[in-house]
Amino acid sequence: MTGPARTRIAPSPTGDPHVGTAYVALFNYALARKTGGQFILRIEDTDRVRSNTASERMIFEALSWLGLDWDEGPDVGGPHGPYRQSERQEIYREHVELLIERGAAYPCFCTRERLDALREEQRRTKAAHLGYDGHCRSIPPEEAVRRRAAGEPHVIRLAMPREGESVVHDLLRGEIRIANAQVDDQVLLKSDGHPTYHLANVVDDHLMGITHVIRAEEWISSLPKHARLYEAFGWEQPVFCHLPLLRNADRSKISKRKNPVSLNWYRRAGYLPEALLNYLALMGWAMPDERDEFSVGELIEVFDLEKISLGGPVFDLEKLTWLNGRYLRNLGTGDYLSRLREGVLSDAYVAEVIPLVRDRVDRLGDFMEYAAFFFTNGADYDEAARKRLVLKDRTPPQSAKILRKLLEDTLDPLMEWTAKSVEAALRAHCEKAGLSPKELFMPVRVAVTGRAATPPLFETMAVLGKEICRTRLRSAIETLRGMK
RNA sequence: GACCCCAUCGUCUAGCCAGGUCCAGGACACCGGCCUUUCACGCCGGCAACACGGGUUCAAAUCCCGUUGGGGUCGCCA
Repeated sequence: MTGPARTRIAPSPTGDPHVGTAYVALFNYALARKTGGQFILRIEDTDRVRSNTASERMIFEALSWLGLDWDEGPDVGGPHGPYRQSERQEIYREHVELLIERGAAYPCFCTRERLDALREEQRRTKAAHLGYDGHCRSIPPEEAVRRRAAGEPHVIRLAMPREGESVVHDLLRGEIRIANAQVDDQVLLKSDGHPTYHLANVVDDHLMGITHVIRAEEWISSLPKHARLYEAFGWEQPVFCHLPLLRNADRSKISKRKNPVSLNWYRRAGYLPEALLNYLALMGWAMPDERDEFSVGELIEVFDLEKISLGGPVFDLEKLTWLNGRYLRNLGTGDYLSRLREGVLSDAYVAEVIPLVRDRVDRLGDFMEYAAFFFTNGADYDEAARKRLVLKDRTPPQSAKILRKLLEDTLDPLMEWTAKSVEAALRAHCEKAGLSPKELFMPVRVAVTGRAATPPLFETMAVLGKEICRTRLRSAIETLRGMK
């Protein structure tokens, strides 16, 4: 019934490629393929301090690994480029001026201090709705022009109507009505000249001819802002479709504290891309014949966006693992071998392990035994290892806390994962946390390998990779918590 | 707190839009059995849900309202 749909996945390259990105990408991909349209990859790197190219590269790799190939994107180009928002600054600037002319946006000169104080005050007095108070909206236009010309730092805000309500339509939920008074004057253009999501997303979706905006549920509350922008520009709205959020077992939105969320981890741990995709599709989609196992191709054949269910699905690693096992068992020995050799048993990987192991092993037959922890997913800690997980003069809970800080403050944000960068990060962390390398490094070694005698720590961590290190650190932390 | 979204087995879901065929079907997990030198796979069987209260109707898991519960948003992050 629908014509060719142009859909997009628009990830922000600010961290490890996320399983939620794959989930949303899958349904965007399915609709585009089902309707004979296009699926576009757009990089939303307008947060200049957090965006990084390592993260962008990992997004490309992860989506390619999954086989969600895009028709237009930063790497392959296309008729509506550039597909990297940081390269579209001029476009946003022009559009924002248009909005100012039309009275739909205005410059705001409020300082961060004033904004912080305002927020603080609103929180303290438990104001009914939080948000910008419209202070700069009353500045006379001539004065605003003069101050901008004088180079006074400012942002551009959306002039949201204060009365009435916005009625927006969601494909799955129908009409959504939100009082305009609930919506504050969002920043559209930051003081560094880069747009925020709200502006960039509306402008790009329009310019790129996106027909269906399929994204996560967390965007529903900013729908009025987006609707207002389409209206102010005089553009027709795309179809909006908000997918439910993937959840942790406790039903909160999926997070790395409670679930593996990096696509790199699934790849490294030996999940097959077709199994992951199949499982992700099960989160909201059911085949007409209710079968659990199907390919993306089979999904596309019968796909219907409107049949997605809305309850926030709990991501169940156990069921994914079962599904993955089914896929694995269906592989012939030859295919199985190639999968192994694309992954943990690739020549490249084994070649990285050899230099770390060769001095420590005298017979090839002893290689696997010594190097076993390079080839397994988890780590288990025997009695001796458990003891060495504890830092000198600390209790197990204290040690758990220290390792957790290391993981969350230092290792998680580390995008470049090499022996050098890991060493630098670890040493810097010691400095910051007031710990000596000597007291911290042994527990870390045991946490990531399960053993006290290993090749040099940084090289070992580099070869193991971030994903394995982080999951083992997490299980070490859990182990320590259980020791009390 | 305000606003918005959601609500079928512990979990993923079918059924709901077009009310009766649903004392609710499938899958994961769990339990039992079969197969088997072991384990696993596989097969068979079992346990287990329409959140609650009103209303509409001859009839409600399905429609309406309320309550409760869960989630999201309230950033010069996306």
